[in-house]
Amino acid sequence: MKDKEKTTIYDISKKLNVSAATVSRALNNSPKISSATKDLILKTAKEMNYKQNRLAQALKSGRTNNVGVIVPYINRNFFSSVIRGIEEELTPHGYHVIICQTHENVENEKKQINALLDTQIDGIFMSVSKTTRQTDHLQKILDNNTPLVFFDRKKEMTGVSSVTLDDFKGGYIVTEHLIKQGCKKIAHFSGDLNLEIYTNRYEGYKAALKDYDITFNPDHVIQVSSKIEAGASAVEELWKLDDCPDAIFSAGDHNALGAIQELKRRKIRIPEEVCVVGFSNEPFTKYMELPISSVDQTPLVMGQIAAEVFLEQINGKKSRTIEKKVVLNPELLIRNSSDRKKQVQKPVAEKAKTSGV
Amino acid sequence: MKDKEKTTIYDISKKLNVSAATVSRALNNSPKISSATKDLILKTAKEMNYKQNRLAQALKSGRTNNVGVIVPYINRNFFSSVIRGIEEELTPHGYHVIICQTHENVENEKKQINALLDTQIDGIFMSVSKTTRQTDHLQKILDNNTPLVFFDRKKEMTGVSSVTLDDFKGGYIVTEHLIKQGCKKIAHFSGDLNLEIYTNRYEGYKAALKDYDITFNPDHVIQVSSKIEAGASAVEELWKLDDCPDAIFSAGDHNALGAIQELKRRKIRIPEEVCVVGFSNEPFTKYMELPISSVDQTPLVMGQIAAEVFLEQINGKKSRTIEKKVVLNPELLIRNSSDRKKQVQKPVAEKAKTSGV
DNA sequence: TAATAATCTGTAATCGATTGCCCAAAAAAA
DNA sequence: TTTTTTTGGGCAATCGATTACAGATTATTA
Repeated sequence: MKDKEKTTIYDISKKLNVSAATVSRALNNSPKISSATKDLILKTAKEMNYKQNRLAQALKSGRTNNVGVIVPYINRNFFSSVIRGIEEELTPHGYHVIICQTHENVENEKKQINALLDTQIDGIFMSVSKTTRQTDHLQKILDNNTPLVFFDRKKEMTGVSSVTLDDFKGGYIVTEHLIKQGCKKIAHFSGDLNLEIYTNRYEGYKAALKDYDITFNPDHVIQVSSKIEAGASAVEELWKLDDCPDAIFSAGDHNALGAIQELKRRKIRIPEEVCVVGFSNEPFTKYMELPISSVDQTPLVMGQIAAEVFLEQINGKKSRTIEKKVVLNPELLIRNSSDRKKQVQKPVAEKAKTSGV
Repeated sequence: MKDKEKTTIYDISKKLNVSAATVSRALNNSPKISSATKDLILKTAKEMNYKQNRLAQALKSGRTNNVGVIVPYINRNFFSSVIRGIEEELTPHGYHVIICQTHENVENEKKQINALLDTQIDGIFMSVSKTTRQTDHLQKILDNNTPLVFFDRKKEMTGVSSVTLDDFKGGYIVTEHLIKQGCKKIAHFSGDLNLEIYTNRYEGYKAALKDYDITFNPDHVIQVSSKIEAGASAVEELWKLDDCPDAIFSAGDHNALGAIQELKRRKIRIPEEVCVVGFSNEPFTKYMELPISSVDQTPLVMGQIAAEVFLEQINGKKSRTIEKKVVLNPELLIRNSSDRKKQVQKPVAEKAKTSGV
């Protein structure tokens, strides 16, 4: 077992007195090789513990069978779940996934893209960072003839497929749910409006208010970072107003958590006085003593579909650029933080909606 | 920008009427090339938008600049943080990280290893799965002359470096802490004892009991899976005993959470009647209404050190096998779930011990 | 039996970059 | 001026696998 030297097709060809071409063909199960020699070669290859050199193959074919995934953070349940979805779908096809994080910083995003492009990746999946405005660096990917698929956070670019959530609908159903709980003064914590996902959630919220004839109050909309503390201070701010909200729809779970902590500190009862709903269905929302309602984004499915879209693109006619926009359905998980009706009953064991853990 | 064809050193050599060798040398800043031609070539390369082909390079050098990381799950804060640590350390050295998950299944582990080995990785970082007993498949990595570094969960193998936590100490300090809170009947939820980390935590627990003259009660030790529910049912089981515990040291945070939920359901006050401490410092432990004490494993540092160990190994004498065992210090974060003294005061803002989020 | 078709297998170029070895030309020394 | 040394750069092999094209057998058909 101490054979440092890997066996190559040449070693096999020498041993069997055939040409390397024959060996290569046999290993690739070419119909041009008689089954007799094929068997012999396969057998010898196994004996000699032959492993094909993917590099040589890649060099010849121009394909590496590696794809890159670029996300803001890897240790966010949502993103790691999407990645898992991509992997599950792509691994059976022989692909490996290289993961990069931007930490929400465009400069990192550029670096990562360059690094991936020169490692000769076969495709890139990405969720753009908050600070991404220009798309020049993204265009470079396309100029390089590398397929690009956006998921969740996208930019408008021709020729790029995307898999996203219907965030408008997400915002709408949350708001509608809150209205049906009897809430009339619904505040909204929005994320960075540079990102479509947040503008869409915001628009959904406004649309629902309008449909139910509730006056939109701009004072009740606060733009927050995705930190827990930001949720708490947003509550402080809101409760300085003459007209305090009776519900909070937060575009992120962490803010919702911070808000709840602050509300509790102020002895405000949830959901009796104020209902709270988050977004993303991060695992902790379910674990809390007061479980937090949230919108599930089916990250696993999002990843799988992104992978499928990529495969289609790879296998399709190379000449034509087909772009495909898949929009997934959000699912509102109503938990105690916003469920006034259920309060009397003992909480029912929730059906596991695994998007992680 | 629509040049499908990537420019190669040959393109440059043709344009400048020099040989490809010269171009290659110039690009690699070889001293054999005059600075005049070097400048010219560099300039032309930039103009022609030359990108070196990593595959060709890799084929020639036998190195891919890719490393693999194998973990049970990617969407566990602990693991994703370790990965982040590895990346941060390795990216500046030009490496890319390929991530694989085993879902705690040896068979997947074997597949992933094979896949990585035949993509010609330069090294493998791994945390073995619960179900890994034999080490044959791991030995294959070494036979393949690929550096292997264990982190957190390791197997005893000669020639393999590892970066782990001092789990014995972790178990000890938790137990000691509980004893100092006045607890005398400390239960222990252990993980799969096939893994060293859990036996070590267990041993640390027993050692502390012994040092403080507390009789070890085997009935108070329960082996649980890492699910939340497992923590709850363990409590049920323990509270059937005549002699109920007054503290729980859980080897995992999820079980600790489950235990707390069940204790609350039984109206048992925490920490007054029962203290609870978890292990891993998962983000949610800090967020809970009743924050859970836990042991931080400094995953980011663990990843960085693992990467350093790898780099040393790569750059060292290839002939000698040096194995290095780094053991990190656990840090107990005392929170309300086990802090009887602090109960009267207002909780002090905790210093951010970022291991994620 | 001869001609044609079908079936295997080999030759050599190719994918880009690297590098040991050799050879000019220029500079330095004699 | 001649010899030696230095400097700068080219040639060609190499990393391993793939594949178009050609050539050699064997089988089939006329």
